[in-house]
Amino acid sequence: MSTDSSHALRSDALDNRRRIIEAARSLFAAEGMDVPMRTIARRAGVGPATLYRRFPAKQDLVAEAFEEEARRCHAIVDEGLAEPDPWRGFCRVIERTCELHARNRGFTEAFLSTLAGQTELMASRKYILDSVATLAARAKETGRLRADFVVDDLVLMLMAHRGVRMASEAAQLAASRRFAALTIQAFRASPDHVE
Amino acid sequence: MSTDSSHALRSDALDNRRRIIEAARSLFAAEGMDVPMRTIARRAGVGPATLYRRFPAKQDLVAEAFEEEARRCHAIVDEGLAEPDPWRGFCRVIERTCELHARNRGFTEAFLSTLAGQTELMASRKYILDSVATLAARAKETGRLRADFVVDDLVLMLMAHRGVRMASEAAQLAASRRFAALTIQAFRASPDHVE
DNA sequence: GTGTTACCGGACGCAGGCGTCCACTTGGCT
DNA sequence: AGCCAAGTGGACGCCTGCGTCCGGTAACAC
Repeated sequence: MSTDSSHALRSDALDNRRRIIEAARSLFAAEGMDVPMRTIARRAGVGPATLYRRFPAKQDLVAEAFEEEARRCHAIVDEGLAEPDPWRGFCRVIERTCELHARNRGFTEAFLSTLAGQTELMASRKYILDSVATLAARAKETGRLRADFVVDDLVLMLMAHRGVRMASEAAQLAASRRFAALTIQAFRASPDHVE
Repeated sequence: MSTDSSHALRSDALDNRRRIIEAARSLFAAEGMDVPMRTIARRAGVGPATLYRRFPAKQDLVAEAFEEEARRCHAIVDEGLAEPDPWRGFCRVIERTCELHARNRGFTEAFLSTLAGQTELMASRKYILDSVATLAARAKETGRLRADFVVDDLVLMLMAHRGVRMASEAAQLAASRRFAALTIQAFRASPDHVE
């Protein structure tokens, strides 16, 4: 979508580019954003120079690698908004977002990082958070979402979610699900009674 | 308490040792456990060799540095147990633990790490978790703590809490407090109604 | 005061990540 | 078939963190 700058790559270069993105995608998902550039290059079967020539900053690679995840994130909130019961939609968003982030360590980091230059992801982030705000407003009207909920609470919980990291993927998913369930509990309106 | 091995240090060595622990303590608290040994040595005004001679493994340094935090953690759960209202005690434990961990990044990592050889901290951890289990059992009896709570939920939330990391210490404390409040909400027994 | 020895810290070599340069290869046009 | 610019990856130099060695210093006993 942004690679029409100048003059179209040669076929072999284009192939390498694809392999690089693929490698980056799987490594970011499994290990997080701090995998060495070298490792990505090796996995892609490519020299370091090629990687750096195509993606001078790691940022560029990140933006490209998480395009699909961003799309999926959009889909999640859109479906949440489409749900007839806003509270149920809200819950679904939390559950599915947690699962997405559980399966992709790197995406969480990228999504939460406030680093400049990530215009694409930042725009995505804004859209998603705005949508959640809308959904939350509706959910509050039903009285099921606590009135003092703010979008920052969700960000807070996403930050927190990144802290739960288990050894096996199975354990990771289970823990994430439990976390999502607890988070939903935390956001549910408590029927008056104080402390 | 464990430094009577063999023959008592010379006065200057003992002084260095103290400075090293002090440096490690403040650096661990501020930066987490991954501060380079070199940095600790520099802060303590000591050469790397001295640091390595006194604490061959970083583990040894960690154990010593967090002795006080461990004690404070004990105090927190003990006071929680002493509270007449178990649910209130339980809440206090969560609040104060979150604050302790918010002020000391390294301690969280040390407490949660399952690394072997950390017998001292592991014992502490066991004591604390057992105490929480007792407190939780009492709190459940009052019907205020949800019946399906397990100690692992608290560990999960502590892991999660480590994910919330803000730039300034003030923001960090505020976020931690909010997180603690939401966690307590999550653990509160929900009055029947499903989903 | 003096000797001994515990103790010190600068300097060393190793490992791994970084970004770049350049001699060679190869796709694609004619 | 042949040319040549686009493209490649190995090799280089830099930096940072690691753990250890060793010539020098000063604490403590006498």
